[in-house]
Amino acid sequence: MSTIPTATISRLVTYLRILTSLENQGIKNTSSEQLAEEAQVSAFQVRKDLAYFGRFGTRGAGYTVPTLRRELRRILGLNRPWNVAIIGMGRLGQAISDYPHFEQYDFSLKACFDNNAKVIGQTMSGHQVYGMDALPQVVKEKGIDIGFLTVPQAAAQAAADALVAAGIKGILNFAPVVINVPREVHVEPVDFLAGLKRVSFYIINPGLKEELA
Amino acid sequence: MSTIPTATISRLVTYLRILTSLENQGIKNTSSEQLAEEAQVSAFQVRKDLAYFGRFGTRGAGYTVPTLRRELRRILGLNRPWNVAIIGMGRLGQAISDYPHFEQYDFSLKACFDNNAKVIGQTMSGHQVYGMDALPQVVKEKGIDIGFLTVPQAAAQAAADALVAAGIKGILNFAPVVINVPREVHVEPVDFLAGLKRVSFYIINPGLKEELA
DNA sequence: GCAAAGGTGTGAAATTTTCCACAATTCATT
DNA sequence: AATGAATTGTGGAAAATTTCACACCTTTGC
Ligand SMILES: NC(=O)c1ccc[n+]([C@@H]2O[C@H](COP(=O)([O-])OP(=O)(O)OC[C@H]3O[C@@H](n4cnc5c(N)ncnc54)[C@H](O)[C@@H]3O)[C@@H](O)[C@H]2O)c1
Ligand SMILES: NC(=O)c1ccc[n+]([C@@H]2O[C@H](COP(=O)([O-])OP(=O)(O)OC[C@H]3O[C@@H](n4cnc5c(N)ncnc54)[C@H](O)[C@@H]3O)[C@@H](O)[C@H]2O)c1
Repeated sequence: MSTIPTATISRLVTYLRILTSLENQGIKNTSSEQLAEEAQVSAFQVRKDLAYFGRFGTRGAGYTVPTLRRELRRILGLNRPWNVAIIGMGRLGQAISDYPHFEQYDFSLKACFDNNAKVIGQTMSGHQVYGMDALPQVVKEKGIDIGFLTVPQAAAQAAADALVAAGIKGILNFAPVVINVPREVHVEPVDFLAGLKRVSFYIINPGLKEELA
Repeated sequence: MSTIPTATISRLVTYLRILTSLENQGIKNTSSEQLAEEAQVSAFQVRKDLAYFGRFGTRGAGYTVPTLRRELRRILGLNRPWNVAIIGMGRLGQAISDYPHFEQYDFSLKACFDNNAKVIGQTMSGHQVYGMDALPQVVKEKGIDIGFLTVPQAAAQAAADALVAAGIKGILNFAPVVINVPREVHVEPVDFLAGLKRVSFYIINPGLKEELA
């Protein structure tokens, strides 16, 4: 249990999504084989990924969809409420604040921040926009855990510093830049420009595509 | 040279971004040490990543910023024009079509598609919206290489199939689902909900954070 | 022109991650 | 109750990736 591959965590998220879809279809049982096929990995991989956290199936029988789903939610910490805030209410920040699927799990958008006087105080998608100076207090009062960083690249590090100082625990970084934070804060990049460039590379290097059964 | 780690490609994108920033600051020379620090990896890693593709530095002296930048652009295929299309002109599709930084490299948005009669024929951010039935012809006529998939999860596989049938070479998949495409088409997921769930996991498991010098 | 300092490129070791074979267990059928 | 088919959990092999040490080159200072 000392160390778990990052890729395993990404795959657990995928398995959970598949289980949710199976549950919505009323399917009660599944197998590593079925999960593997839908997640496009090997069945060995599915079982190994789960084995990092315990035993969730029955030999010979497979997995029970609701049970495994509940376990994965617990493992990923999705069985508890998370309060999030958006920093940077430009185009992307607004699009995200409008996005309904948040509450699917227990994420709730609790506050929006910007440093532009023109938007501070306005209401966007039902949320009042705070100035950056209110960040420490609002984060504390509303118990905000996670920040969505949707400011321009040039402002990203400063805004991240402010989030860290306010005591935030995790950051979803949409800005195309590597930000520097203390060890105890977890940053997940969500970088579509980087993805676009990787697509470019793999198109001109078709030989380097990973194999798949 | 037979196989290059996926992570290496992601890091090359980061190095390129750093080099661009250094060039904008008028800095002419750099080192694996400096790139490593800004990219938050080890200097060994930087040199090994570059070594997959050739020798770009001078021993004892380091790297010349414009030279290495040019080489990385070439390696990543960013020294040529790419034509892209957006499939799904909802909130996210519109936000992206508005985004100016595309043309920074040679990506140009050539067409937008949707299957909703209410938006087909409209102009959004200066682009006419086509129906999905026009996809094969438009992709061919405009030489579209890459598709941004911004349709709802439930429509993602069908839309991806249509893109593949039209002869697209790469897909940036913004929908929170694993899509199935033939080997020769490269898909990059851009999945902020997955990122959010990973943040959740790492917040409740602070011991599992990767080390860094 | 020599020595010292700085810094790349790379083969090999170490580590991490994936792959696999198979023992163990369950379920269905007779 | 016994047999056969199905499917998990896991130790260890294999493969992939990262880390490292160091030979080798360049520049600077004296
Ligand atoms: N628009 C897109 O489609 C898109 C897609 C992916 C990623 N991104 C990235 O997301 C980020 C935001 O993009 P955008 O298009 O929404 O930009 P935008 O310019 O529309 O919005 C940025 C917002 O951040 C605010 N801001 C600037 N500095 C700030 C600071 N120091 N503190 C707080 N707020 C600050 C601005 O007032 C503005 O409201 C950029 O880094 C961009 O690269 C954008
Ligand atoms: N809105 C966000 O902030 C956000 C952020 C990240 C990811 N996403 C993901 O991006 C996708 C789109 O999100 P959105 O919020 O823009 O949704 P949306 O409902 O606003 O837009 C979806 C668009 O796709 C079109 N569409 C539906 N089926 C189609 C089909 N078969 N072919 C072509 N077009 C079709 C619809 O007409 C609509 O215009 C979703 O998968 C969502 O999960 C959204």
